[in-house]
Amino acid sequence: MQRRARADLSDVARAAGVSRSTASRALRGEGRVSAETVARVARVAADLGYVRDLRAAELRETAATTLGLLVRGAERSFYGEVAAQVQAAADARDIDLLIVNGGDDHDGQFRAVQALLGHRVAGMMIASGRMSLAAAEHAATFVPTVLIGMPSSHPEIDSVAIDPMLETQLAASVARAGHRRVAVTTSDRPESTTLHLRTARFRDELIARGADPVLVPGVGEDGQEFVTALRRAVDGGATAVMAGDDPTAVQVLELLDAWGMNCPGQISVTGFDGVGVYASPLFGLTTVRQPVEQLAAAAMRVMVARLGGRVSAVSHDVLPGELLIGRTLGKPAGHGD
Amino acid sequence: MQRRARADLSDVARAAGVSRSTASRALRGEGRVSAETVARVARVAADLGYVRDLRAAELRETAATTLGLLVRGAERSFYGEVAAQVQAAADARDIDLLIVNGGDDHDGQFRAVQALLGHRVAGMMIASGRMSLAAAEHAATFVPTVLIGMPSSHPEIDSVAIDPMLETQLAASVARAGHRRVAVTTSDRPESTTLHLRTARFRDELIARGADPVLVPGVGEDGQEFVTALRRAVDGGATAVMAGDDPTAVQVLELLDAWGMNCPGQISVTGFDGVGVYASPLFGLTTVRQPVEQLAAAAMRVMVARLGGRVSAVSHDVLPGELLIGRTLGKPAGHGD
DNA sequence: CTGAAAGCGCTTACAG
DNA sequence: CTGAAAGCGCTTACAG
Repeated sequence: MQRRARADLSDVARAAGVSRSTASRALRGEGRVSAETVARVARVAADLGYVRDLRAAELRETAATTLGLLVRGAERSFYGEVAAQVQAAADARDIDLLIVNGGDDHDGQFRAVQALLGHRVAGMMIASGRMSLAAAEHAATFVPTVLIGMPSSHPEIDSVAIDPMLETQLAASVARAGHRRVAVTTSDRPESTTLHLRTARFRDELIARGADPVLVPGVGEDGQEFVTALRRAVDGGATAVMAGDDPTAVQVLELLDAWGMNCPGQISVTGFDGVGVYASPLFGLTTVRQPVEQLAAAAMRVMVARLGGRVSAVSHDVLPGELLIGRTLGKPAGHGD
Repeated sequence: MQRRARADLSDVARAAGVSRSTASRALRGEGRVSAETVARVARVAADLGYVRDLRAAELRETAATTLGLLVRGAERSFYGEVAAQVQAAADARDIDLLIVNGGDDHDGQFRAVQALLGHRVAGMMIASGRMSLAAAEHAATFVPTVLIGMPSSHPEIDSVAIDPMLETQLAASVARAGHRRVAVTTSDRPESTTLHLRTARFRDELIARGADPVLVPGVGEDGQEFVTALRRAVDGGATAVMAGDDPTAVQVLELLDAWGMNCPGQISVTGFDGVGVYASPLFGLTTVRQPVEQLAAAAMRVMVARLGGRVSAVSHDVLPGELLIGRTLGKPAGHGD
């Protein structure tokens, strides 16, 4: 394809018959430039297909203006939705946003953080249930950082997440349905912060209500560990499975199906996130709907305030979510109505 | 939070007792620098928490090295998966990738393209079924551009997409099941290129097999048009609905459910994409699985070759997909076995 | 209202 | 193997 010769500011200035300083100011509507000059420069720039070099501009500007978003895995609908909503929030404020899809392991996340830092983003938003705290802290060492969707009480890093009461309420619903032995999915990976906190919340509430949680490890790994552990829990009498997120819940439903077990007839299943198709009545999944749009907007608000220097105390925003009781939660088999 | 004073190359050079030129070369393993110097500079850089300013580096370098990816909407699982896979392909080659989530309308897409151009990406990959051709051509005017997942025969822009034969085969399966009156979803938006081509493929094959396609417009819009049009098609005797993608297929399934119609008992439904949960046996959706990982890898291959100047002819890669026949496709009601 | 000069943080010939 | 200087494309005091 015939590529266009790239016009730079000097080309524009020359064609408009002004200095580079004036062209720069005219293009940005900065300083006092005559309306006539502004119009002429703008026209010439458009004619030449001039695209401002953001790298050079930000390099020279005092304050960086681009924001970075690190998402754990856009292929998971929750994170994909977060990416879309954060972008929408940025667009609404006319803020330049760069997204990087982070790796699963510590190294991958570190690389992603470094990449964003390398582009000198003014601030970083991180959405990953599996963020190694070290990587997040590394980011925060350099620029304002806000964690999205990851419950945190970090003394120095802002966060925006769903109210953990929703986790408690979901567990309470399971217990109230009469389930006593409840499988709860978990991970052996220390960096699965969100999942660990969620699992702990589920357990605490189940125990508080006299139920007996059984941990099912290995979730999210490729191996057979999870399948084996789930099977053992089910054979051991679990009548409900609380998954840490919707994709896992679906995986559980598939396994139960393969094992010829009926949900919720024999076993109940719950998820978490309630984003996109997972909230469809076709699934009838019992889950919690995360307020992704609000999370994104709040994160952007916190970031902008932080960059503006208008806040000092670390903020941990907590937003309401919605409990979705679907068909996959029933009473345990043999439980009298 | 206590932010770290940002160290630049001069700081590193000073601390290591060498010139900036040497520090730069040592850090990049470029030119001949003594092993001892390399080690010392590397250690000092790590101690200082030095992060190379990619903006400045690329500004000076002859060839840009960052690639850009524009996805239409990461909240849709197909595009989220594309983002994740392209990132994986970039990581594997140690290429810096910047992702922007594009808007739905022409202006939004144009802005997204401009943002990426502003960051002076060396090349741009675009994954959007709703890309306005003008925006893609604008990108291609400046940098090598490759379209992902969007069938194209553009004379000047590279593309990588699934073999359109899969669309034909899917329509053939519907016709072979005995359906004569078949609803096919469509859009009024001229920029929905992928959908329009797909719809046309479906129609052509249905007609070739003696069936009677009925267009159902308004898909993807917020209004009631789609719902009304679908209802009319169903009342008009359609015994199958071919949706342009899986999310639409699920929407159709939900509507049929709400109308008390059984699938596939009364009406069959097909989708397209087969990514993530949509391919789950729980849905049993009849669809086509797009080879997203291969699409991403192929796109990266084309881009790298193009940037290396090793290709001249425009390439339109076509990759095989997989037909997934699920429960949602059955014979029309009253059709004798 | 406009322009000449300096400088953001790097890399790259050019000398040595 | 190493360093001094120029320059990538911008913006920003500083003068006028």
